[in-house]
Amino acid sequence: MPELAEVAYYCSRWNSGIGSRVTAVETHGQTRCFRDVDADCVRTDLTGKRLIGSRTHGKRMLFEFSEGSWLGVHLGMTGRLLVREASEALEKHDHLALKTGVGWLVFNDPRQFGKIELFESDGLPAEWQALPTEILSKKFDYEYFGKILERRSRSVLKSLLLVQGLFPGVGNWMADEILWRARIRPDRRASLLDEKERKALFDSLRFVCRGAMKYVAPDYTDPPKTWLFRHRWKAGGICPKTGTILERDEVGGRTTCWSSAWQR
DNA sequence: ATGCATGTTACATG
DNA sequence: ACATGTAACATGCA
Repeated sequence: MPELAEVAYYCSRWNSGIGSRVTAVETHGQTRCFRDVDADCVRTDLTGKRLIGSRTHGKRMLFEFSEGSWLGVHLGMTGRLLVREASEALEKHDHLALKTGVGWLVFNDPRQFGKIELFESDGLPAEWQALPTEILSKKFDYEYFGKILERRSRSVLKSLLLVQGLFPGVGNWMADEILWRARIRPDRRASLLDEKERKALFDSLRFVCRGAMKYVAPDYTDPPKTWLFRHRWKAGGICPKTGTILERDEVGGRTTCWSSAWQR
């Protein structure tokens, strides 16, 4: 599930806990989600701290606590954040739960590809100061985008869009959506785009990121039927532009959906 | 039962 | 340094 806007949505699920003190921490410490940090450290460190705020960057989330503690969360493939009533029992895949005045702030992840991190730092942790330029930031302009295409000219576009160090937050459905809107086939190489196509891809990239944030981030509303999103999930879907059956195949190792009459 | 999944990383190979 | 392919991770769903 979680790409750029879904991550922003899940991050906001814990907003009600901002300002609250963590009175207890429960962990399933033996799970893979704690591969980079000891669960006991997380429990010890966060107990008694106050949640101050949160932010996202691409697919990452960061929660700031009092006294210089920062909790990093990556949702992997099936992770989510939610709040449970204080009286509610925790469930099987609730790997981390922070007890606060508004209930349990829960990180749940059946497949455990997600990850918990802990930083102790006076200001923003160093790891978070070194993250790539965000797509919707002012710095991510057409010139910056062009340099990426030049540097990675031999890349297949679908794969390139999934590189988090270049396009933070873009995941499988967004990459398909971006290429579809730009009318470019997913298996094309960056170097073979003409000027018009490069511009179309840049515009589409920003449009899809903005649209995702507009529709999905506030309350998980699906994008409109005019988007590929609503048609791409299983075989037999219809292209909203052409009315013909969408193609589905593997490109760069990921399931990819495109419209052969629409994209060139 | 079989195949597939909105993610990332390590490793081998070119 | 880049690119590609594969396996691995662990579980639920159709």
